[in-house]
This record gives sequence, structure tokens and C-alpha cells, in this order.
Amino acid sequence: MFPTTLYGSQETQSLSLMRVKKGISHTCQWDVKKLCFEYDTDPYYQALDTKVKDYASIVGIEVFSPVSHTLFNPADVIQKNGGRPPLSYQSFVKLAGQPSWASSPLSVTISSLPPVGDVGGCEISEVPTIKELGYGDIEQDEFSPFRGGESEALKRLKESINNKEWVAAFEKPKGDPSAFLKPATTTLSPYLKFGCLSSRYFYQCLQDVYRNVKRHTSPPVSLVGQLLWRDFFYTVAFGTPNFDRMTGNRICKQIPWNDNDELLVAWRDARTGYPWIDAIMIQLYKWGWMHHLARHSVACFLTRGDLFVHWEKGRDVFERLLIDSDWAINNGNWLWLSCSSFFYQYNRIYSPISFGKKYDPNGDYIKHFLPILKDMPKEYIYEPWTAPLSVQTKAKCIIGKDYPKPVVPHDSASKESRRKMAEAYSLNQKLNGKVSEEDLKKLRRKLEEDSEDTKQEVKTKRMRQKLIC
DNA sequence: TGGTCGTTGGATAT
DNA sequence: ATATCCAACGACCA
Repeated sequence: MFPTTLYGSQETQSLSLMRVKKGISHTCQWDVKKLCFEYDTDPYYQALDTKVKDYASIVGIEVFSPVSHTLFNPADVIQKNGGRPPLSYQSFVKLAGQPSWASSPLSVTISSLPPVGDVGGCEISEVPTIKELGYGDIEQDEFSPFRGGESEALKRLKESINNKEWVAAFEKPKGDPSAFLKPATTTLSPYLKFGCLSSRYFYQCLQDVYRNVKRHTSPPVSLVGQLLWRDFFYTVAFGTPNFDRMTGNRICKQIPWNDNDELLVAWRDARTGYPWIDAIMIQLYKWGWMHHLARHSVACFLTRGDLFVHWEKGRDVFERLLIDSDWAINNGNWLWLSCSSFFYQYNRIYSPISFGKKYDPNGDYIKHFLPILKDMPKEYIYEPWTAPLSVQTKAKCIIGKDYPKPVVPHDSASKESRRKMAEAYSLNQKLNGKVSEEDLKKLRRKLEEDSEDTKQEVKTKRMRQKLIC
């Protein structure tokens, strides 16, 4: 179902690096005097921009690179905190305060660009084709429903903002992850990510709405709160070396994740046997977007909830498939959901069965993205393996043949995961966070032994019961 | 150092 | 709908 090649960041990045290098070779013959580009905090672009700035300084080209992608300058917030990024949202909000530009309205009138002029017969851009990116074999109707561009972004922004009551009452945690005909959020994230929509303009539009209503929600749950979350992750990511890895990451708990490719692939390819999880992964594949809480469900399931697979593996899948995937935010949320950083209440596990049922008891979301289950009665739609064979036959969906059996039993798997998390946390505490590769290996062995013991106990108990009977 | 509190859990009781 | 338990974390701040 998925193209076999995984397009990690490196391939895409080397493509843009090539373009920049070519661009540099043309700066002399074009007599370039000034280079303007937005300041970028992602490590890859930091390195790239340094190269460009160094070159410009050598050949005497002026560089203008302002911070404008985020509400605040991450470096300022880090400096205010004594050189380290704040690790909680509340402390970030307190440090950040009001944006300096908030009182002066941003201009949205777009001045026209000067004509390109003579470029000496060279190609200006080499935008890769859909086929080159590995999507050539996908049917047109499977492409994301998002249309690109600034005009589209502003149109969609207006549609959201026009509903003042909705904006004023917005509370992120209360949204419905199963809503797909009309998603429960603004779905503006792809436009923020690609710079089609300015987060600062969005912020000002929201403030305008707030000024014109009696009451409105507040951070962290409000819409402005969501923009602040974005800035929070940008700031921590900027101030944390190796933010996208477990090892060498000062703020990341060292956890002995599985290296189980079978479980990872089942999750990635929407074959876990849990319809709620698989439907979300299909939506990811088809739309490149899912509701925030849907992302929580599958991320928790893959890592600390059920499969105990490394969060970096899930991060890679999201990074490639999400249309709004953003380096700081994606990594930040995987750290959060895997209880590796920011959030530590590993006992709170999303159930792959009851969480979705709460919002969508009929399973409409599942039936839409997993049509193989469209005739499964709602009593069984979240747990089709419990349906009697007669029901499965009538629904034309035999579990184990037409749709997979669960890869792991949720009850015991999540219990096991809780235990592993507790052990890993206690090791991190004991070693004050300085957990080595060897320490993790040892813990992995210990956990396996314990699990063997449990299995043996269960066996012994069963034997005893048999003897009694 | 100890108290507070944290965007978004689940199961069960009322 | 709301309260309570489960089992109990760590960042922040006084």
C-alpha cells in the first residue's frame, strides 16, 4: 500500500541544497547586491543559512534575514530564561509575554515583485514532479484535499474567522477527532507550515475577533493558545541539541524501546487490527492530515501505549506523510506522546477501542476510511474480532482474512508497557538521566526476563487449574 | 525542599 | 453530566 522507498528528510534536503548551491554560482553573473530570506530555526536550515551568509559576506552581498515565521524570536525567549529554553507551556507563555509587533497592524496588501530580468538563460526553479517524489503510482482522488497557495490560505482563514462564536468558544481538547466531513479545527496547519499563512497575521485576526465578542476562551485551549504551542515547540527545539533524537537529547527520557519492525510496519501500513488506529493511518496516507487527538491515539498506541516501538520510527512516518509536518512541532509532539519529555503521566493511555467510540459510536469514521468494515454492525465495529463468525460472514469481512486480527491484545500489552515505562523512569531517576546504551541493554534484558516469568506464572496457574479440574 | 498543577485517559459510581 | 479512583510523573516556584 505504501511506496517502498521512505523519503526521509535527507533526500528532500539534499535536493534543496543542490538548488542553493546552483543559486550561489549564479549570484556573480547576476550581480546580486542583497539577499533576503526568512530566519529559520531548524538545524538543517541553520547550517544551510550559515553557508549562504558566509559566502555572502566573502563576496560582499548584504543579507537581510528577519525572524518572522513565529510570533516571538525563540532566541529572545531562551535568553530571557537564562540561556535555556523553558520546558513547560505556562513558563513559556509567561516569559514570552505580548508580541512586540502586536499593537501595529500588519499590512496584507501585497506589493508586486519587480520583473525577474535577464537570468542568462538558466532555469530559475526546478520543482520536482509528483513522480520524482515517488507518488507517481497514486490515483488522483487519493491526493490530499488541501490546495496550495497564499490565496487559498487567506480564503480558508477568512472562513474560519467569520464564525466569531466558533472562534470565541474554541477549546482544543474538546474537538472531535472522528469528524472528517467538517473537521473540528481550522486545518490551517499546512498553510502555516509552508508559509502561505503568516502566524502573526493569524494572531492579529484572532485578536480582532476576541475584541468583538463578550467572552472567549484562553490559552492553552484557545486558538491563540494553539499558535503559542507552535512557538513553544519552536523555542524548545531551537534551544535543545539533538532535539529529534533520544540519545544525546538532554530533555528526553532514555527508554528501552523495541526494535520490532513487524509491529512498526503493521502500524505504518494500517494493519494493526484495531479499526480506530488503522482508519487514522489511512486518513494520514490519503489526506496527509488527521485531527490532533487522532494523532495522539496512534502515537500513543505505537510507543508507550501498546507496541513500545521507538518514537523516532513513528516520527519518520509522520514526517513523510503529514502535509503539515513541521520539524519542531512533529518531534515535540512525539516526545510528548511517548512520555519522553514535557508529559510524563504514562498511566494515561488512549484505548484503541473506547477512545474513538466516545465520539463516534456508529463508527462512521472507520467505515469511511476502512470500507472493508462498512457492513460490520456498530456493536462490533471497534472490536471486529469479537463478532461471531455468522456476523463476519454477513458483513463480508472475515477477521484474519479480509481484515487483520489485533497485532497485540490491548489489555495485556498496555499493562506491560506501563510496567516498562515505570522501570525505565526509575532507571532514569537513579542515574540522574545519564543512561548509557549499555544500561538500556541491561534493562531490556531484565524486562524480557520478567515478562518470561509472568508468562511462566500464567502457564503454571493454568496447569494447576487443569489439575484441579 | 515541598507544594502545585498540568490543552486532550479510562472505568466506575452517582 | 460530574466526581472519584487508578498510580503517581516532573517543571516550576515560593
